[in-house]
Amino acid sequence: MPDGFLLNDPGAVPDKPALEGLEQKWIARWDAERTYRFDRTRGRADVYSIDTPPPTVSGSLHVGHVFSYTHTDVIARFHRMRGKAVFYPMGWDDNGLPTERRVQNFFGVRCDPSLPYDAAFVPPEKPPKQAISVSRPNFIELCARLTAEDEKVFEHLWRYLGLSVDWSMTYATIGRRAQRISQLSFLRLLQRGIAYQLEAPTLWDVDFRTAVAQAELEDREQPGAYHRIRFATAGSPSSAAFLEIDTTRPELIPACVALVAHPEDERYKPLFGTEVITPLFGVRVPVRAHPLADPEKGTGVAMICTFGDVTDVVWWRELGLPVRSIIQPNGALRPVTFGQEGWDSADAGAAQQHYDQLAGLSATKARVRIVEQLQQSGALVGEPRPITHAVKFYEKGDRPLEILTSRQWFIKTMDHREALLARGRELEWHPSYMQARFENWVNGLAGDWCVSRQRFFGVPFPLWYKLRADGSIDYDARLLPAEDRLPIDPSTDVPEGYRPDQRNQPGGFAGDPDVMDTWATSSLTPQIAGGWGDDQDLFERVFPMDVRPQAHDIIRTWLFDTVLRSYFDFGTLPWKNAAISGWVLDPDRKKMSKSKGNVVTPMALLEEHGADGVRYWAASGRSGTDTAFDPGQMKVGRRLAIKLLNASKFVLANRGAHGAVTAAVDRGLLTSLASLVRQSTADLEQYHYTRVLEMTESFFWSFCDDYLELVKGRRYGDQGADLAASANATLLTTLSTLLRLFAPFLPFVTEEVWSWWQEGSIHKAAWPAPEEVLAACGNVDHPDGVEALQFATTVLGTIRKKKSEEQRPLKTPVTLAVVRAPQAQLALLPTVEADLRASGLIQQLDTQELDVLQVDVTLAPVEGVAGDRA
RNA sequence: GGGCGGUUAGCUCAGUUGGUAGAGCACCGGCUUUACACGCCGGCUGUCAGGGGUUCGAGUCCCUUACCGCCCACCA
Repeated sequence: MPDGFLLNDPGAVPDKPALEGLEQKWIARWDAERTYRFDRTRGRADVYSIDTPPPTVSGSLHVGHVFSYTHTDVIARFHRMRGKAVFYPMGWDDNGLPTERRVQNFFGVRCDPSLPYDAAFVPPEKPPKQAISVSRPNFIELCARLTAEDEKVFEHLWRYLGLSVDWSMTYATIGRRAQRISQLSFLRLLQRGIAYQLEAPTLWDVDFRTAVAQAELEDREQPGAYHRIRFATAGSPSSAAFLEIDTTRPELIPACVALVAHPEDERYKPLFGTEVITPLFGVRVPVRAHPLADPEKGTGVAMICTFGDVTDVVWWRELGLPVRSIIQPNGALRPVTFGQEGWDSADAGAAQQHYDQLAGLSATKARVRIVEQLQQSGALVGEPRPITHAVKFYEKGDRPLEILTSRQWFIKTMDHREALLARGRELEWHPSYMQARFENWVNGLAGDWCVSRQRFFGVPFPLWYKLRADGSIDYDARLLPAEDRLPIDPSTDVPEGYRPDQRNQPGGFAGDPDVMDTWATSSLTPQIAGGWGDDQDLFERVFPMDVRPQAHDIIRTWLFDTVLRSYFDFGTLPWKNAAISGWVLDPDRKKMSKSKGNVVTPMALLEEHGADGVRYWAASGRSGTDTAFDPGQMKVGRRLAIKLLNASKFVLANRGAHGAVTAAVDRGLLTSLASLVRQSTADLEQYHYTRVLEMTESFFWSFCDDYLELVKGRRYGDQGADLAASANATLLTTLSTLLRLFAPFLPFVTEEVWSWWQEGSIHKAAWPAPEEVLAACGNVDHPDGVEALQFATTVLGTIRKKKSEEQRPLKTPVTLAVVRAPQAQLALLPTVEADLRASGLIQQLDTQELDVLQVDVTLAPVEGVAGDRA
């Protein structure tokens, strides 16, 4: 075995080591030497594969990204050193609304899917006031162009942070492979009946003009008002017969299809089956019973509209009510003609007059207008009572969601609830309690997953429909492409057996106009990164993956959807582990976010504190735990890195020969070190990286302050060559081991020091093993050595304390030290006495037996003129 | 309303199966000690959120209350 401790070049240890410039130096070297390149000759058992979260490139990276990606990198580096081929790709999430919106503003364009592709299109220098309409392929080209620039910036930051990603393996969620896999998976789900199309009430964002999914909802507290509205009882000539309801959405009265009360509500029991007449519009609607109606709420009677909220949908479906919809996709009330089928009115003229004042208005404006009308007609009882209530929004939207009936694609989830819960239990969650989030979500699923979006920048649904002779679309006559044609864009590609000129012609075909929800693609990241279908060899080496790292807020979306898709595509979990990271909180304990203006640029942080310093802070945040943004910790990390440089320099420069480890304190140090290695390895395997950093740091600090001070003299030969060699061997073994334990956390400084005396990258060096640490002291633990080291440290500490209390320099000689201790400890004294005398500058050392350790220290008298000191 | 976390020194947080409360930062005092003043030595700091229980013994286990955060549900 070659001597692993020899300096390659004795001049390689710098006189004044510094952190400055280490990032640039090692980024370039790692890139040139392909240090993190995935070795695809290795089989699945030798691979550690990571389903990296693709960051949204149209946003900007913030300190939260730096935080969680560091966690993943620590784990990746650990497994690489353990000998695994680490599959660590990087994806870019450039699919979806954020990118689409940014491209529209940046280039001043708007997507019109009906336009043909224009290969010669060049966007103007400056975005024009009037947006230019472009085809979907042109629009997607612009998206790709803009995101390519963003991706460069992101990659630069990631490299600077030291992520050990294989940069030859990147993917984009709008990339060709992602499109192909999304479409392929969809077509197979379609064939199995798991994907289906349905015309149904759907959550709808009126600004984006698209359907959205349950998983993308969020509640926001909004001001609103209860309006008490009077409905006349139909068929009762008595003008006293009224029914009153409370509503926050009076503008939906024209969309009212029934009133509802609880079946056991005695007040309304007699009215079930009767009819009432809507105010202003004179439409007869039934009074029905349903258990979801809450007698405690409002008057106990609710107005059912198509559709005011999700409860309306339930009532509408379960009571078999008609549709009377008034909200258009853009959120404005559509024109309606009263007196026609479905809009019968007791007084069509008056109804029309009222409604015409509402048509074309947004829901908010219509509400103001109809309240005036209701007041004038006397149907409004009292004044509106202002309240604050939670309203559902699309998480990226600005106006409350509406519910519109539309044709959408769905993926079945409800039928598979039990299987999905079982998958969630198979997955190893870090921390384990995060599994509850998954269970909660699956148990709370209210409907199948709506995956179609009426947007442009996304993966198109890969199919067409036949047109009937009258030009209408026959949705049941689907034209599916062959799998080997994928990806396709049905807005420009033509189905087999058709000519381009048959598009949108009677008897011809029409492309499906929708794109997939961004999660419908993101949920396939293991397949996309692994090359499912077009690099099957790679896929089989990496799938199912080892870990999915991600934040807890997207368990219901990304994690759940990925589990779902993998279950459908392969009948297996997509990964063994889910490592859930927390958020970065600002000092006010709020989640850091752009809108709050408290985001610090990651690049500025990296430049100020160094990548290792920032990583040190990040690595101090446990899995799943939100962590305070704390530049102080970054400073501590930076100091640790500097200390590593200096301590390493001391150990490596001017050292003598090394040999067998014979001294008790040396054996004690190595014994503790071996124990540290055992514990660290076990912890990292369980994703407990935080504790490893803490323990290693604590060991290192005491190594520097106690052990190093204790053996300095011996190491220089005070006690002869053999004991110097023992010290040197211990120092080198410890340094080598500590550097490797630190390497996943502080990749730059450890690599720098490693390069002073070792071949190759530390990041490909073997993770330390206890046997290796103990090799120079007989391959066994030395508990007596541990005690000797602790004993010596305590004695030395007492001497330091005395000097500190006396405000004397540490180099003050101790004229007499009396060590009182139990016999067992005193027996250790001879093994440490020489080190103690040298490090404590002890001139005379006496002992005395006592049941507890106690040291009396007498310092040399103060030199200089007597009386100078009080 | 349901679920999941949390509450330990001024701040940020550790605290493995119950066994004398810890670290770092901050603060105070001291020290040029030829690896490091980007350093070193030392000091100060606590009703472990409140209450109850189990136990010889509880920061740790059980019950309960309060507060903070997050997830989900409700939304007439």
